Amino acid sequence: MRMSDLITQEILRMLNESEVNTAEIQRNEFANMIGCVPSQINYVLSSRFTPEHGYIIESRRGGGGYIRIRRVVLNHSAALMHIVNTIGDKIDAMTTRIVIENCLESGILDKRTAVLIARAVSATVLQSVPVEYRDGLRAAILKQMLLTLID
Amino acid sequence: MRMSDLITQEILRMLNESEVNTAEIQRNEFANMIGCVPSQINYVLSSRFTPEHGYIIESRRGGGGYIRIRRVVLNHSAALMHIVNTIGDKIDAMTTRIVIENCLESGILDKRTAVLIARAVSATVLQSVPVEYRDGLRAAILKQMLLTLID
DNA sequence: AAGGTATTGACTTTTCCTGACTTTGGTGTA
DNA sequence: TACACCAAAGTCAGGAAAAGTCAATACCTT
Repeated sequence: MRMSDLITQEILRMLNESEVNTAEIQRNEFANMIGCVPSQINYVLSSRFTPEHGYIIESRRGGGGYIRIRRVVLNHSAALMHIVNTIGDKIDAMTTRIVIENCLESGILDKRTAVLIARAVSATVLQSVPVEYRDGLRAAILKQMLLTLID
Repeated sequence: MRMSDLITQEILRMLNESEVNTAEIQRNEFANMIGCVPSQINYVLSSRFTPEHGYIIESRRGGGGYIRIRRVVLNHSAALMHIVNTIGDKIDAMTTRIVIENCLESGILDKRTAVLIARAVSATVLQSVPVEYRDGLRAAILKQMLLTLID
């Protein structure tokens, strides 16, 4: 079995054991326990515990640092998950507007949240970055924000 | 638990107990009580009780010296306005985190909104854009979002 | 063989902790 | 009053403990 699979498996085990769908590890200690180099933990996290997969990562460096992996569970808004998955790597302004409006109409988002998200991906914001990055950035922001609404 | 967290916690406890949002300590005595070196108190104060965080520190040396930590509470819109104004064209990840946490602590943002904003400017999102644009982008997103909260 | 997926390790950045040294304020004494 | 001395708090640089990044290499799959 590959190292990556082992790491993945262990994290999943921890998540399943947790009441709150959260696994907290110390990178070095964990790597040591598994028997791999620390940086491989990052590899696994960034390849298999991404927002698209339904996970959120938080971490802190320095003495007593940690990595926290949170699994966002699908409730009635499996719809959100579905939306996130259909977004892909890029999304243009028009499609974004449609996505947000649909969410609003179907009651997935309340007005206030919708406005907040719309602002985050507004032209004003996107202008701080060259054209070629905008669609990718919009997708990233949108996905990340929609995911936080799943609990 | 880290020493710094312990110190932070104790100061917050004192602040919460105070009618006037003020905690007054004697550095050596306090350090002794907690069980750390005195200078660590300074470290904690300068990393977690800054004006950015919404605190004001006053102190006096010499015999009978003291350190006074004051928590300042502002009107929400005014506070938001002030924060937005201080942000400037660029902002790094750490400062951003501090700003958001401060808003949360002082009740300017509720937990949900804070998380939403934090995700919008998260590393995951910013990675979709080359390093040199990140600080500018972060500032733009943050300001836009905070502005929508002003009524 | 090509192209994706894994693995590694060297280097960077952030956070925390400590101790030696400096500065400031108060008090007592010639 | 002037000076000495003690009792605080402040500063700073160094080191340790973590996590992050990245590019080179190895390993699969088709």
